[in-house]
Amino acid sequence: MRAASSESRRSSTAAGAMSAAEQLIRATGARVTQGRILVLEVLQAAGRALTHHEIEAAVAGPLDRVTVYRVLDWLTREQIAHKIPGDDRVWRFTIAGQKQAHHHAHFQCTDCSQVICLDDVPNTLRPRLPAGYRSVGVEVTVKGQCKSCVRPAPRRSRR
Amino acid sequence: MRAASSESRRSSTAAGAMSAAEQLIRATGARVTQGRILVLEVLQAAGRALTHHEIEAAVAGPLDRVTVYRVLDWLTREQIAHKIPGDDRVWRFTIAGQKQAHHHAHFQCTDCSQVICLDDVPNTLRPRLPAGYRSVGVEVTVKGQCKSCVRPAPRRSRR
DNA sequence: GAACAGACGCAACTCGATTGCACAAGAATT
DNA sequence: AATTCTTGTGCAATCGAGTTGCGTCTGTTC
Repeated sequence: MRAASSESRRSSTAAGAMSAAEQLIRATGARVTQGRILVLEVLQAAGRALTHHEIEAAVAGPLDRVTVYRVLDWLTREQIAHKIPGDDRVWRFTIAGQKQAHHHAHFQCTDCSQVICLDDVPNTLRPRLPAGYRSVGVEVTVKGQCKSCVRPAPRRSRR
Repeated sequence: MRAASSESRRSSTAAGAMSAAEQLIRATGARVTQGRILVLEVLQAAGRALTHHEIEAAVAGPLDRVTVYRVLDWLTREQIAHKIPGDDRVWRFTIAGQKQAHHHAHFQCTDCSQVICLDDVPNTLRPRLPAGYRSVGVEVTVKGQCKSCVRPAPRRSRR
C-alpha cells in the first residue's frame, strides 16, 4: 500500500503529529489535499450536521465553492462523512462515526432546520414491506424544536 | 360558517353526489376551486407519493405549474396532504390519511427515488433528546429497492 | 526532478421551487 | 342577476442549491 511510505515520510516533518483528519484521509489511499483536510477538520470540530454553506464559511477563503461540494461528495463516497436530506432541500453533512455505522437517528429542528445526531437510539424497527421490496436500512428522524428555538422567538430558515 | 349554505346549494345540482375531494376541500371553509379538486383527486387516486411533476402531468393541461405548487402548499397547510423530502431534493406529496395522522413510515427506493407509505408500522420509538429539546414527532424512512428496481436493471433518477 | 493522474478554480449551467403583479373566478350581499 | 369583496390563478422573472466542462495546478510515484 502506497500510503505507508508517504505517511512515514510525512510524519518525520517538523510539524510532528498528523491530525486525525489527515490520518483518516491518508488511510483511504487517495490524495491528501488541503481541501480534504480542512473540510474534514471542520466536520470533526462541529458537534452537529453542517450545510455546505456553513462548511464553506468555516474553511473561510482558500477553498472554492465547487471544491467544497466535491470534497463532501468524496467524503460521502468514502463513508467518512454522512449526507442527510433536510426539510429545507439542503444537504447536511456529519462525520460518520464507526459505531453508528448505518443505524442511528437524527433530530431536525422544525424552526431553524438544524440537524444533530442522536447516537443512543436502538432503532430495532423492522417495518414490513410490500412483497418484492427490499430494505437496506431504516432512517429515523425526530422532528421538533432545538434548544435555541424552544424558548425564545423561533429563528426561521437558518442555513 | 359559510361552508354550510354553499354546500347545500351545491349538492342540489344536477351533478348529484360531490366527489370525496370536493367534500374535503369544502369542509375547510376555503374556496372550492377547479385546481384544488383536480390536484386532490390525483393524490387520492395515486397509491403512492407523487412529485410536483407527476401531479402536473396528471392534471394535464388546465393548471399552471405555479398553481399546482400553491395548491400543494395549501393542501399541506390544511393537513390534507403530506409533504415528504426525498434524497433527490424533490418534494413528494400524499394524502394524509386520518389514521396515520402523525406517526407512519415511508419507503424510499434508492434507485428510482419513488416513495410509498407504510401504514402498519408501530413506531413506538421514543428517542431521548438532549436537555432543552422538544420532540413533536418521529419520521421513519426505510431505504431500499422497490419492486420495479429490485430485479431488473435499476432505473435511475425517475422523477 | 520529471511525468502522470487526480484535484482545483472559474464560469456557465440545470432545475425545482418561489415571488410579484395584473387579472379572473368563487362566494356573500343586495 | 348584478355587485362587490376576497382569494386564487397565470405569466414572467427570479432564486439558490447543486452540477458540469475545461484548462491549470499539485500531490505522488518513479
